[in-house]
Amino acid sequence: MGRPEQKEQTRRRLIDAALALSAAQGFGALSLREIARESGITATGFYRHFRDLDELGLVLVDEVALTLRQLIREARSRFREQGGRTRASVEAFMDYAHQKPHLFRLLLGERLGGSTAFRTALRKEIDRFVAELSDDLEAQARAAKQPTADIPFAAEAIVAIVFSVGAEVLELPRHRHQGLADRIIKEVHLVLKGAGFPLARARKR
Amino acid sequence: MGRPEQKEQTRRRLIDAALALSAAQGFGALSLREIARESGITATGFYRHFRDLDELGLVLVDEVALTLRQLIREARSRFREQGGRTRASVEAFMDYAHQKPHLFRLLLGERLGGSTAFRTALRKEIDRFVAELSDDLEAQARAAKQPTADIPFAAEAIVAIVFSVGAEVLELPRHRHQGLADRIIKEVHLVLKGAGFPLARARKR
DNA sequence: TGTACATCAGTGAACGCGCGTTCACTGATGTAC
DNA sequence: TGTACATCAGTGAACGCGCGTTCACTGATGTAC
Repeated sequence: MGRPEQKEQTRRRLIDAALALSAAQGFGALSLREIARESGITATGFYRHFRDLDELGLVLVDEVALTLRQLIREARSRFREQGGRTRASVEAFMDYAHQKPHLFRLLLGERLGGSTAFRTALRKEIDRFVAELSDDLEAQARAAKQPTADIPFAAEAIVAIVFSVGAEVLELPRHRHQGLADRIIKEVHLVLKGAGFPLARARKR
Repeated sequence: MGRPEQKEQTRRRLIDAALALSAAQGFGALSLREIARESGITATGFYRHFRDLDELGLVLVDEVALTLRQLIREARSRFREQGGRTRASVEAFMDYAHQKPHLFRLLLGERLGGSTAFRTALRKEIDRFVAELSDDLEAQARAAKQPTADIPFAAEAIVAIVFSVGAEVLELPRHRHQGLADRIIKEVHLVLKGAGFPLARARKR
């Protein structure tokens, strides 16, 4: 293995260690030394890869948001009509939050803490979620000849609901996840209805 | 001034210092020594008032949430019909967030970080907002003989929207606050409409 | 293919710093008589 | 009201610790010829 590959591998280990450690304590509580230790290199070696902890943090945000967006996009694409799409998206979201609570925490939990660069990056990622959902809903509305004026607002509201209420999954035992998902879906449907989407028969929980 | 009063005064100074310092850096970044220093006592004196930083943190959450709830309740009570109430609540909320960004940050920003006790306390406060709004909307719906089944969901969704989207006020210059408020109001109206509330003519921004 | 030199990922010692916590203390306030 | 003792809010020295960062270094990988 050549030098570039070796270096890349160490970099990966640093990133993965940072992700794993965020699990237990949240990114804000991490130290450079701790991450280096977990990665099996000395603290000084860290500087060969990142200028400081914040720079690593930005990489993490990027990776986490990308993964989550892909998961949800994929879940949505499995459905054509609205009813199933909401459920599929919400469930993909909650699965992710439940299986990688540390990463999800990173994406949400530091929204108000951390450095300015960090907050800006997080805001941008949230905006991407909103934009993607907005485009998606608009295409649907157009196809069905519904009005589209409210859609950007609806998209923002929905992302707020899913992320805020969805964050509860972190505190809940597994057997209550289904109830939480139903609640979120119900709330998203209220928004969609308010924005003029004729919903398929509401599903009972 | 007697000893109890003296002690209470120092306690107050600790709390106020902690609130003020959260402004610049967020509660998570505070140290016991820093707070003591800012309060004009030695670090060891801190222990006469709180077992540790977390215990102080819980007091802060309590105070902040109480103040915000009172402000919003008061704003709402100045209106009887729905249109003005949403606007009044949202504006009270944003005023508070804008004038006391540090306290607002505390209420939101640490929702996923911090100790378990901290998170539990924050969740309880959010639930109080939801319960209060829910009761309020239900009373209105009953008076107007509207259905009430969706109301708890609508209340949870609205609180999520106001807190999530409202958090942006912290990053925005003053002249864009009005636009943000309008957006939030619009989104809240989508939910209310979805839940069966006949809205007064929608206000233009 | 072999040699001589350059690169640079990772090392390990050392630094100064602020942290939380302990401890024995001081001296003003409070209480009992 | 005056005296003798108890309380306890706040002090200040001391501790050990993990932190981020610097520095000169080592030795394996890469490159030029």
